[in-house]
Amino acid sequence: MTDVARLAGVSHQTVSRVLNDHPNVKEQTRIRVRAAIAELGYRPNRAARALVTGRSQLIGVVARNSTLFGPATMLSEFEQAAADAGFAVSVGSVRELDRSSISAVVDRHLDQRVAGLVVIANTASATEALAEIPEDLPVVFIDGDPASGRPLVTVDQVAGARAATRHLLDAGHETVWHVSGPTDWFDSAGRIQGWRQTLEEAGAEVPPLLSADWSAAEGYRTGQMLARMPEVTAIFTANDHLALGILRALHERGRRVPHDVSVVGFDDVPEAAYFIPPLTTVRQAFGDVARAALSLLLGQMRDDSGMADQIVVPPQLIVRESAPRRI
Amino acid sequence: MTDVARLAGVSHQTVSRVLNDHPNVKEQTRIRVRAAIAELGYRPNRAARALVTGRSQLIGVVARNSTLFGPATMLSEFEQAAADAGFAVSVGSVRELDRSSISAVVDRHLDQRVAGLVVIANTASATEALAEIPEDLPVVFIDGDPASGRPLVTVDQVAGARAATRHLLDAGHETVWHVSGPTDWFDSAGRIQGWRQTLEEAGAEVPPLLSADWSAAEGYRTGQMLARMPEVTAIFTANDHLALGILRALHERGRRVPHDVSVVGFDDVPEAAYFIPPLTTVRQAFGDVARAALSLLLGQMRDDSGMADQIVVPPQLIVRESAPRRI
DNA sequence: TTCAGAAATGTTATCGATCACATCGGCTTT
DNA sequence: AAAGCCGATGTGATCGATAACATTTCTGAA
Repeated sequence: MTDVARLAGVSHQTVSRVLNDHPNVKEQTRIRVRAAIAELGYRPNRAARALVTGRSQLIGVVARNSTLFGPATMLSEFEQAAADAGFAVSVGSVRELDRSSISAVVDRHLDQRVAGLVVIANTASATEALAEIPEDLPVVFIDGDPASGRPLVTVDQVAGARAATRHLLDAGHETVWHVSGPTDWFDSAGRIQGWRQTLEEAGAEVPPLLSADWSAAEGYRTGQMLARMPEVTAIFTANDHLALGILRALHERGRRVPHDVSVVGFDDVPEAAYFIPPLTTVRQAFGDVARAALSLLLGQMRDDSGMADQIVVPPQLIVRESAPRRI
Repeated sequence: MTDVARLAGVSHQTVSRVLNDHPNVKEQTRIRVRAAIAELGYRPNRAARALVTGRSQLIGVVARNSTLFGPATMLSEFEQAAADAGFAVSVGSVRELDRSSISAVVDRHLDQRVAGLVVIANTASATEALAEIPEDLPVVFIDGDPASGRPLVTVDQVAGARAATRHLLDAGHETVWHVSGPTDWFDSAGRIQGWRQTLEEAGAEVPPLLSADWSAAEGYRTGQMLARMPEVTAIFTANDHLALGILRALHERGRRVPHDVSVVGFDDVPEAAYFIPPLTTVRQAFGDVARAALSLLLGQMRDDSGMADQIVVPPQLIVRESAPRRI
């Protein structure tokens, strides 16, 4: 930095001002400094900046160690958005979203003096751990508890589930069975709620809730049971992998999709269009969620208090053969 | 830190020594300092340390922005391994692995003064960009060019492809068709090589190579073509998603799997066991790769020159119904 | 013309750690 | 008993940026 200052014939402070886009720098000086920076290939030392400002150009993400489509996509999209805004992203995965693991990861991030934190908090246990986070650190939750009052971005799970259930009822089914994800996930809870509400509003009978983890394996096991029940003609599953397992179970038992049973998934993984048959599902705009989360975070950093602090992204029903409009 | 020093009745330097496990500290002093640290809840400022040492406790990862199963899993596993070793991981995704994008990401990481770099370099274009990386920065490639001479960890793609092809030949097929991934990927190249070698060694005819991207969509398109060719009885695809698309195309054309056509995939995604029919595939131990990469990196940081610098992880054939041992 | 006030720039202190070197006992060696 | 050395600890400089304040230069109104 001193070298740059010398070459441009100014003080190091002026260089710092140019770097930080301070208003009070003459245009001509600014240009001279920029030229010197370019000529010397100078790049500011972020550690030094972090030391004095107490804040780095780093955003910490707390996420469950997971290769599930949703969380993985979210992370990737967020990283991209952050990079475009000039921030690096430090990932801290935890095996479980319990309080002590989260606390450990948050501590690691605080050590790094992250400028903000994004918590992908798909279960209630994650919300409890927010006590660990200092008040003055910008935080955004993705997928957390809307009731927490903290800044939060989610996909509207209830609306997605309603659209899926509605679609099946409209197609002529008397009722719709639901295979949910783990019940401690907010996503699952929202989807269950949307499903139940829609059935109740339509005056349809609400079948018993079947819950599973998110895997194709459990979808298959649940599917084996459902396949033996002739009264089951419409199934809404909480994600596409569950649907895959169910499709296979139905296939093995000779129940044709969609002729005998219609199936709707959730997520729209890239492969969903190539399931047998192609899967009707609910697409979540993870990219939009990631960008919204980033903008909330940047808003907090700027202390932009007029900003909305909860953003809900609408999902979209994608109709394919596994559940056509009319049976 | 000054507070800790005062409370423990020593100088700040001694506190620093305790923190860094210097040998020349009396046991008794060490205990006193540790107690003071615990009492005050003191945590060292990493930015300050990074400033003076010129190196942070941060490992940079350069990866293509991707939700492909392989890269996503690799990233997640690596993050976990690094966290266990006390390192944070900063992810830098690029949309394309071309030289200028990589260079930009590497620059961002250098700004952060990362202690080491992991490049998930699945295409040749990534290897070219290594010129951007300073000589003295520890670097490990995952999936790069084995001929580069740089420290590198890969799954043995050739062996995996050989096992898959061999399996199909042993089951009685005259030859095996291959749908590869993009040919500029090292993974693809290795799989093609293993496939071709095995056929040649067995004296089998080598059918024309079909190449695709990694998606189920292209698998489907390729599958529609293959399904019309009665001489095709065995297909080895470069990943499981391609296989999924092919399974669907075969299904639509009424060609039964494995009765008419056997299919083998690659990756063993968690859903592979629930495809229709369950997919025979080659499992890659991503966790092992990630841990190996980390240990190579830590070795370089310690300047442990006696260390092996290329590690090849063997894959494993998982036999399921889509390609049983005997047809 | 003068002078207040703003704009542009410079000077020095500071963040919190490590590094290099200085100091001080105690122990071995002759 | 003196010299020499080593282990334990302390002192002050340093990394590279920004913050706070000081100073100079410019602008426009009285």
